[in-house]
Amino acid sequence: MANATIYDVAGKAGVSLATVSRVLNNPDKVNEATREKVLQVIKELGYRPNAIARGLASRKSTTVGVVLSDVTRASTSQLLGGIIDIAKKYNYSIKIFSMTGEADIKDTIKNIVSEQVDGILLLDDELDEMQMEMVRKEFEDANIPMVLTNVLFNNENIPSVAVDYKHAAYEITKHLLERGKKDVYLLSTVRRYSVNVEKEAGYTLAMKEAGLEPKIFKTSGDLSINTAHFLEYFNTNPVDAAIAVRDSIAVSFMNVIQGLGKRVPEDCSVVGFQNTKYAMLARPMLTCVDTPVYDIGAVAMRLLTKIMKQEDIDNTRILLPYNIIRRKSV
Amino acid sequence: MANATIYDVAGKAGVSLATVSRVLNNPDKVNEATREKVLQVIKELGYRPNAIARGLASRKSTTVGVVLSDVTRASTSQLLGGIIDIAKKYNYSIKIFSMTGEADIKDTIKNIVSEQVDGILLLDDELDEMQMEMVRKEFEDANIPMVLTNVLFNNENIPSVAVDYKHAAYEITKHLLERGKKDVYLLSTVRRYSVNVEKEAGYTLAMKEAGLEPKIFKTSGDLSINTAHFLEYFNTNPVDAAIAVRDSIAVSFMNVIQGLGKRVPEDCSVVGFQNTKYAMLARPMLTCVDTPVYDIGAVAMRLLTKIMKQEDIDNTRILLPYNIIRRKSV
DNA sequence: CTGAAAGCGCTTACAG
DNA sequence: CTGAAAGCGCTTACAG
Repeated sequence: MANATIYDVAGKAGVSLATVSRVLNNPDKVNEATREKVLQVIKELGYRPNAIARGLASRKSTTVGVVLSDVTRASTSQLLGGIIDIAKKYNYSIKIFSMTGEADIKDTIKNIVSEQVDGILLLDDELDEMQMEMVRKEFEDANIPMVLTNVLFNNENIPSVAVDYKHAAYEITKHLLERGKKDVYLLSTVRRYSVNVEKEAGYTLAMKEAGLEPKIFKTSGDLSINTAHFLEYFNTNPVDAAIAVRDSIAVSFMNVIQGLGKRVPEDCSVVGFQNTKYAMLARPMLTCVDTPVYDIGAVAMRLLTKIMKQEDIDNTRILLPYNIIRRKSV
Repeated sequence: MANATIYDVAGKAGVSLATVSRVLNNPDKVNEATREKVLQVIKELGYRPNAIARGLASRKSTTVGVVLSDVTRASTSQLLGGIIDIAKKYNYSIKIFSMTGEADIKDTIKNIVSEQVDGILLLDDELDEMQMEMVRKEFEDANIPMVLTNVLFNNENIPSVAVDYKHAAYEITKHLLERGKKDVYLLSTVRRYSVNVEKEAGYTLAMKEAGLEPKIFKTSGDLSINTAHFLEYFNTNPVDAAIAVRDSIAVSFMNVIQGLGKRVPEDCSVVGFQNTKYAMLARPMLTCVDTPVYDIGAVAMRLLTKIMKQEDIDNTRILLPYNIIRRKSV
């Protein structure tokens, strides 16, 4: 059984296809009796408008493009969770596009544009300033609105939703310093993620204010690599507190340090970021900055719907509140 | 700058739009000189065919629908990773659809059908047999091929890619039994996931073969809930081995049992499933069944491309090999 | 309030 | 090898 088209509905209801289209898109512009009849036929036939045809005719696909670099990261899937839920609520479809480091960015974007999405949620946090600027320009030229989703970029004109990572790192660093910690490390990533750049800035500020030299240890997100890396370095270098840019890195560090015979938190405090299951599953349970990643996705999607509908928006640069969860590792 | 259309290209190249379309879709059917010229203009104009218009005219959207229940699960995001990579390779777009428990399944599927995807990857593992049958029928009626992706369903006609979870559970249970364990539990989920039903079957078989009563403990995937649940039950009931259907549940159990003063593995062995970061981050490190979840996604996507292109396929029911990783918890 | 007609940007037989 | 024309299934001014 092939799917019913708008012609089938129009024929069976004894009206023109324009009328069927109207009951779907501008129901109040059609007489109630006709509307009822058409609705009835639609139901009988199980008719659903072909989204592609509708998209072509109306020049709106009701589809949002989500651009990401790595779905398997805990933060990405949380963001997606929020995006999917809100998109469903507002009847938007979502298409996934992955940016792979090697590929030509311009080419990738041209491809996304050709897919006719109505808006873009940019989750790819690994682009540098120049690349970000290119992305911005391409979508602007194509007239496709974009909101940065848990991505920081120094351009006030681009709508974005994130957390004030700089301040969070600053606050947690100060907190450790006030407890008398001296050898406070920031465990960050070798790869450049804009959110981590912010954390580094906040940490650095707090350290400098205290007259201490910032010690940023950059390592891999890969467990076996960072384990070896930590083991080698912290075997000889003193450390009495560490803030990791991700929970999993914090737990990995904690395991290493404990293997080296140090007690957590007595000899060394450990703090993570995001408040994932890793934090709860670790022993001792990890103190961390709880960042509302799911909400960031949800709010970003909501913001994008407003922009696409050209609604008035008071603030297009949203920072969601974070929360420091005190557990046993500090 | 509005995007160039096929008319712009045709005009500038001095050919008809049919010819432009041909150089894009059947390049060998057009004379080399004309082809070169058209290609040149396409490049100059940065022309990309409008995917929506192409979809309508050709009745192929080159888009695959991924149907899932919860993106934030580690297995879902791994599957997605494999799917996205292979989809990109074969130039398919992917659209995400979430099935929420409450909503009308038929309605959800009608909606997916109206979105004109060329194929479906079903990742939603929480449907019961009746619901699965309904899903199958709806997509069949709409003539949209579907492949079950890490979902088990007792119908040989539906293409699927998974792991032999039943055998894996059987094997690991036997392994524990051979080591003299008596009170061997399976830690499963209250919610019904088809993959877990398989694990329960394999475990049960091994226990019965050994003349032992199967002990399946069903709990929540939520950490705080299962922790309390474990604590209450295992405080009084003997256990010397536990196999959890997920790594995170295994680690949660391990934490509880250790909190109760038992040593792992001396007093109680613990085994997980999937080999996620949770397993590596746990202390002791978790022994588990390594299931190639990323590969399941990749292979399923590849299989679907073959089906969509009507290629010959020798096997549409693929079971990928698993691997038991021995670490310190057994 | 309703219908006839043009058009969205492509693909695809059909002629030549 | 190439072009004119119909058609994919809708939406949207324009009349009436």
